[in-house]
Amino acid sequence: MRKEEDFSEWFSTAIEKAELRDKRYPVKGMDVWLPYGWAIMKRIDQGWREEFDGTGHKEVSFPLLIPETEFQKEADHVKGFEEDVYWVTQGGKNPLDVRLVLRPTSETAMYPMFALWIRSHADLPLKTYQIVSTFRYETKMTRTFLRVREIHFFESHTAHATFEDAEQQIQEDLQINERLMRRFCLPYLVSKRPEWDKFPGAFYSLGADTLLPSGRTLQLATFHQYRDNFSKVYEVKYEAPDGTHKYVHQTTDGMSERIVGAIIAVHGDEKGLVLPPEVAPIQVVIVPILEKGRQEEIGRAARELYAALQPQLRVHIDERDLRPGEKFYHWEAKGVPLRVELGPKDLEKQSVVVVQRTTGEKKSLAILALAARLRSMLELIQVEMFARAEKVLKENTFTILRLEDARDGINRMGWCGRKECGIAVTEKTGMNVLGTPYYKESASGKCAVCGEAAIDVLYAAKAY
RNA sequence: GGGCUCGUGGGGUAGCUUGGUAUCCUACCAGCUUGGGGUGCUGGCGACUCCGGUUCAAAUCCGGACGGGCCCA
Repeated sequence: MRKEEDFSEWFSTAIEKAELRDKRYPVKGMDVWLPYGWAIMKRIDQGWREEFDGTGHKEVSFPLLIPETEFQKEADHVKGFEEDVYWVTQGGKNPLDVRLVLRPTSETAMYPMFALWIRSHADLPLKTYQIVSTFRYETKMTRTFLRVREIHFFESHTAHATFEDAEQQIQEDLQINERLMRRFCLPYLVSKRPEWDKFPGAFYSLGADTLLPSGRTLQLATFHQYRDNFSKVYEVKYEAPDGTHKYVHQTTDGMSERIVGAIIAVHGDEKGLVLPPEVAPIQVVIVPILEKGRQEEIGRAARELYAALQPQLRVHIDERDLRPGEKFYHWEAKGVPLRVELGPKDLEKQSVVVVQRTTGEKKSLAILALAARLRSMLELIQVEMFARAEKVLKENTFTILRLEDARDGINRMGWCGRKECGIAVTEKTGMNVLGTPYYKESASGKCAVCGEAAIDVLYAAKAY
């Protein structure tokens, strides 16, 4: 099936065939992670950990439940989430005096503790992150990886002495994001979300969005500058060198399992997944071609090859009693970047046939020094996959002069800066306003909505 | 937020109008066979989402719940 023709159908079939998640679990929006899907998620988790550990963040893990009393302290925040949180109202048969919410995100769980941890400027900056499940009671149609009720969530939370320090943190987050998205081969656009659509409680919000083949965008990451909005409510203060007490400035950076969805959607093809080598749980699969009468000999050679490659690559050997062709389809559906075939013909030449998932290209390579050769192929694939996806993103970003010209993909237009015109974009076209470009672009011409002079550029797209 | 639609072995389906014996494909299991792109043969396992109603009798008709999917805003 072609993903461009019926993306929805293609997407669910690809997930099912690759055995990533089982959506038959009887709660809406909560799918079971299967071993292979979880292995991919863990690769991404590892990317998060490496990048945030490497920039001085400390991993923590907060409780799932938040007392209603804490949850309700920041007015905008509560307002933004009250419609879609789960409540724990009973313990056993007894109603709770203070109801508990299942965290939809962890600000209100963490910041009361930050208030205890932070005493002086010497405690700052405080840089933490956690990878946990969060819960949102979605009423709309749920969809594996893209809109779920239990979210596999990454959230970093930082506290700083000054607004400028917090701004510096946002810069670091953007750099981290760039490195991560290179790993995941996901091109993206950074926008400053419009005032009316920022994170509840934030001073401003940035979003990194990518484009899926359906012509809709998907948010990959968000970065929020909270200023002292939360610290004032949760009394997160520090003693400055001059002896005065000040509120901290805070930021967050959030990502989720949606990244898996984006990787599937952006790179997959009619055969199934195509995984970036950095993300692939299996980078190389060895398929022995067991000719009748020579099974023992070929099997042994394949196992020797496996042992030789294993220290340097994530490699798997498929020794199931199946026809080679069936194995080829199987591993292609799972998106394994490289397949190594070892059969009687290869054995004579002390070589193997290597097939590349992205292109289907086959070549015969010597067994000698094969690991190094495969590693360099994987590096090249990693770069090519990003470049190819980036090209698609650019080709589907359109500058339009009038709202009526909006099309599938990302629409870039002039904007007079007024909220009414921004809202009108959504009301007239059904598109979400992604925001204004974070990396400034010169605005010229007129507002695509009202026709008055444009003072900024506005990005809009149908979004997940 | 509003509207539409569907629920039958693990997956995909026929049967439902006109109530009575549940079809086929695929997957799975066993054996043999085969092995560089889904090998072939034989045998086997396995289902009417749930609750209530109507009826001698419900996959089929009615109501509700739960779950899936689509469209509009």
